[in-house]
Amino acid sequence: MASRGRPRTFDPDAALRQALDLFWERGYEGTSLADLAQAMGIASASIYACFGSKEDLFRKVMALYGATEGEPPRRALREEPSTRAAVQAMLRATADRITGPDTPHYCMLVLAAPTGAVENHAVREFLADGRRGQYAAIRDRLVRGVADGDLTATPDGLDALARYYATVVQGLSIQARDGATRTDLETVITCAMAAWDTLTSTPSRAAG
Amino acid sequence: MASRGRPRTFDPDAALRQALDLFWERGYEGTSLADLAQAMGIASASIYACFGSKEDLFRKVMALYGATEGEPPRRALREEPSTRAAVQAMLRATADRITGPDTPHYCMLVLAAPTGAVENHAVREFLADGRRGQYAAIRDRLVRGVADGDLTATPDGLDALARYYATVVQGLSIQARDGATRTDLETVITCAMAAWDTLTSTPSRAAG
DNA sequence: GTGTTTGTTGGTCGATCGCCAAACAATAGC
DNA sequence: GCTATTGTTTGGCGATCGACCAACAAACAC
Repeated sequence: MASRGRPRTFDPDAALRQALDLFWERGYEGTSLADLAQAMGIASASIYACFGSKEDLFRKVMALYGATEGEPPRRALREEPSTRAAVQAMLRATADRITGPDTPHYCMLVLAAPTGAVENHAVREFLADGRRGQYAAIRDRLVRGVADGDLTATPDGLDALARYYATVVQGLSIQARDGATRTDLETVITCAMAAWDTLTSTPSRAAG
Repeated sequence: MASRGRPRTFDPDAALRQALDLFWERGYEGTSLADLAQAMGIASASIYACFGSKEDLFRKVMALYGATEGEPPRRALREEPSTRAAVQAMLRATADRITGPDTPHYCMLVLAAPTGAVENHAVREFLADGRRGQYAAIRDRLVRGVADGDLTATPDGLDALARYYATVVQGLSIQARDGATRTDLETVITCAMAAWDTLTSTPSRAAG
C-alpha cells in the first residue's frame, strides 16, 4: 500500500483541475497536449504516465466537472420538494453555472465536443451519453413527481416534458456562449416555465 | 470579361457543395484541407487559388448553407400569416432540416464550431454572429406581429420571447445530434408552443 | 506562330499533433 | 551500501496540420 519508488512531485488533483480549466476554455480538440503540459506544470510524458492518453485525461476531467459543476443542477432536481420548483431550480442552477465570472460561459457536456474529426468519435459519444443522462435525470424527477401525486401526466407526456426541458437546458449553453447575461437567461427560464402550467395539472405557483 | 488563361477544370459551385458536406459532417476544425481536397476532387493548391484560405472557404460554405438549409425556417417566419403560426412553422422547418435522411443531424450554425483552438476565434465569432442573427430574425417577426395587431407584448416581453424561441431552436440541434427523431422534436415543439398561449395575448389556436 | 494569363500538379515549408522510449532521479526494502 | 520500483525529464518518433511555391499546361489576344 505504501508508495514504493520515487514519489510524485505534483498533485494529480490540482493538475486535473488545471486540465479542466484548459479543456473548458478550448474544448476537447482545441486543446493540445503541449498546452495541457504547460498549464499543468509537468511534461507531456508525465500526463501520459499519470492519466493515460488525452482521451483518458478528458474523461477524468469530465468526471471532475460532473462532480463539481454538475452537482448544483442535480441537487436542485433532487432536493426541491415540488416537481415544478425542482425543474425551475435546475434551470436556474444551470444558468448560474454558465454565466459565472471566472469560467467560460457554457456547459462542457454540451459544447466541449459536439463535432470533430472522425478519430474522436468515442469522445463525442461519451459526451452524448452524458447528455442523454441529463434527459434521464429530468425524466426520473418527473416520474417521482407523479408518484408523489405532485404531477399528472401520461407516459408520453412525461417523455415530451423531460425532452423539452433538456432542450432548454442545452439551448441555454448556446445563449450564454453568445453573450447572453444571467438576466437574459432568467427571462428564457420564465418563458420555459410558463409552458409548465399549460402542460401539467399542477397549479401555477409563483414559487421560486 | 471573357475568360483569359486556362479555364477551370472543376465547377466551383459543385466543389463548394462537396466542401459543405464534409464541413457538415466533421465541423470546422475536424475537417482538414487534405480531406477537403479529396472530397472536392482537386488539389489543395486549387482550393487556395479559388477560395482562399480554409477560413475563407468555410465562410463561403456557410453562405451556401444559409441560402439553402437556412431558407425554409426563414421563409416560414416570413410567410406565415399569424405570428404564432410563423414561430411554430419555423421550429418545424428547423426540425425537418436537422433530421433529414441524407444530412448530419444538426445545424451547422449552432454546432460546427462552438469551441476550439484560440487561432480559430474569428470563425467562432462569425458563427456567433449568425446565431445572433437567428435571434434578431425571430424578434423582428414578433415586432411585425405587434404592428399587425396580432400580438400584444412589452418591448421586454418581446426580447424575452424571441430569446426563448432562439434557445429552443438551438437546443433542438443538440437533441437531434444525440439521436432524437423528428417525432421526438415535434413533442418538444408542442411543449414550446404551449408557452406561447400563456405568455401572449394571442388566442390559443391549434393552427398548424 | 508568340506572349500573356490563369489553373493545375507536385512538392515543400515550418510547425504541431498525440505519443513514447531511453536515461535519469528519488524513494523503499533489504 | 545495493537493488527494485516508481516517477520525471529529455528528446524525438512518424504523421499530419494549414499554407504556399515553382514548374508545367491550356486557354486567350495578337
